[in-house]
Amino acid sequence: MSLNPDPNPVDTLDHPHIQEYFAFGISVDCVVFGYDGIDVKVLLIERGTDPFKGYQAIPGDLVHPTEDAVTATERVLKDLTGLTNVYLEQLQTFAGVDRHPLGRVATIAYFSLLKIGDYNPKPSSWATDAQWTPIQDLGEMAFDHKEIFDAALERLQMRVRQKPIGFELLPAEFTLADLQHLYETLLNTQFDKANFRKKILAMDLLLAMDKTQKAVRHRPARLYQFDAARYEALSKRGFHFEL
Amino acid sequence: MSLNPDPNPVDTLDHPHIQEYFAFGISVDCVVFGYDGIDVKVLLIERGTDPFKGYQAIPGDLVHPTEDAVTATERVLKDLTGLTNVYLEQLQTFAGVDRHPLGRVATIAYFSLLKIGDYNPKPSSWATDAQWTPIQDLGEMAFDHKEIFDAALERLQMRVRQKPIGFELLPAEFTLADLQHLYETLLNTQFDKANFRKKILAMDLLLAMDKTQKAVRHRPARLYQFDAARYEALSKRGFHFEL
DNA sequence: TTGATAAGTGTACATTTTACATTATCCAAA
DNA sequence: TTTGGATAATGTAAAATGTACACTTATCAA
Repeated sequence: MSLNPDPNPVDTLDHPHIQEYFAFGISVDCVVFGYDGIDVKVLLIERGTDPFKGYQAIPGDLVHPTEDAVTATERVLKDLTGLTNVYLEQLQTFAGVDRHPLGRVATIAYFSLLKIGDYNPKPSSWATDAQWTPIQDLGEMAFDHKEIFDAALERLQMRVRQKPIGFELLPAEFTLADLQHLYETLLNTQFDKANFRKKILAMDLLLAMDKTQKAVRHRPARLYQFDAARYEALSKRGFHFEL
Repeated sequence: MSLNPDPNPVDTLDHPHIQEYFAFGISVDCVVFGYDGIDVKVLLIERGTDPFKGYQAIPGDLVHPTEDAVTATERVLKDLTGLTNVYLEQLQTFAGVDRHPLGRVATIAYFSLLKIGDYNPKPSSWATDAQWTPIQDLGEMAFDHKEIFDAALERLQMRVRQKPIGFELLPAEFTLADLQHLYETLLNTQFDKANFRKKILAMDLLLAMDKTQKAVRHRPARLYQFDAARYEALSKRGFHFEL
């Protein structure tokens, strides 16, 4: 026995109890990743009210009636960090019946990468509670947010191998050692220095600066920038980044 | 000026106009792929009513208040094909403000792979209109369904290289030439027969049957089965399928 | 018996990956 | 000015993998 005697309610919206089908809230949640040169971190809110008071939560909000999901996520990010042009990718939608104790809310999860130095908490909003948390030591998380986080991390680890998005987490100028350490931390592996460097440079995606590190007590490393325009051009010719 | 004076409506649901935030419908749409030995096909509905009467549409339905998204999708698939255990993967959620002319409906898109021989249209439902359509010659599609289809095909092409899900589209027993032709069709490429066969067999994912093709006018090829249990075991040891 | 057809195998060559050794450059301290 | 510590940066040989293509095998049908 189906709850749905109408053969095709989504098309015509003329089901006798159609209003019951339009009682959903839709939220967006955004897992924001950063990297400080040592750890991969995630930006989390400590909840100040029930339900889940004191638990860590992924920043998010209900989608407004007049905005689409990406717009809502960008709004959340702007309110949270002051930033507008950050890497954003839709992750997965979580629509379990009981995932929110106070109503039927489906959440469209995103993840975002930003340069941790650009982070600029907005003191006038709930973002004051936002904390960069190393991904190894998360506390208990509200709702199904642990599940969302796990999915985001897994997706990030996968994506970072096949698209040159690691650079979104680094300062504009970085050394090859910085880049290698980021990948090693993110993917929980070790790379041979010589081979890593050959592989990356062979892709021809980096712009060598005429600068080096300062204030190090050893031979200073050359600084590089990611050449986004070059990546665009190569992509059109069938190039695809790997590892 | 924000529509949202409450700092955190999704958490507490105590916004003064909260009911406006709970006026969404959520649907699921499922792009169903099949393969008949020649073409990759997709199962589409021809719409009998406005809006978009006469256009092709991806099968879907509104999510009921008491079911989650996967359950809704499995229900749609069951109604459509009679099948219950098919490969199903969440694709992406489309939540544009104006994507549905009759109301604010966000759709969670899935894609599904099934053995075309198992397809068994249910004559008592709207599935009677369902048609296997070769993916090269789609007609005009309703709503934003073309966009959804394109995303599904792209995802399928990507996924089929890194997970052994091509077998979901083949009969339980198949020849290596069948498998090669499937991949060539799906990915729009050509493989060297000898190398393809070496690569696949080296993965040790196929069970060689003591059977061969019948009724062919040349040397009959050996039949194989996909060994799902073996794949499980290998996966746990870090193996990962590629191409 | 033979030819057509596709199944299935072998191999040499090119390319990429891997492991590890070596050289280069800067700073700081002697 | 020299030397040692540290990491940057490069070189190379062996191993592994990918590629191209020729060759052999099995079945059917004429």
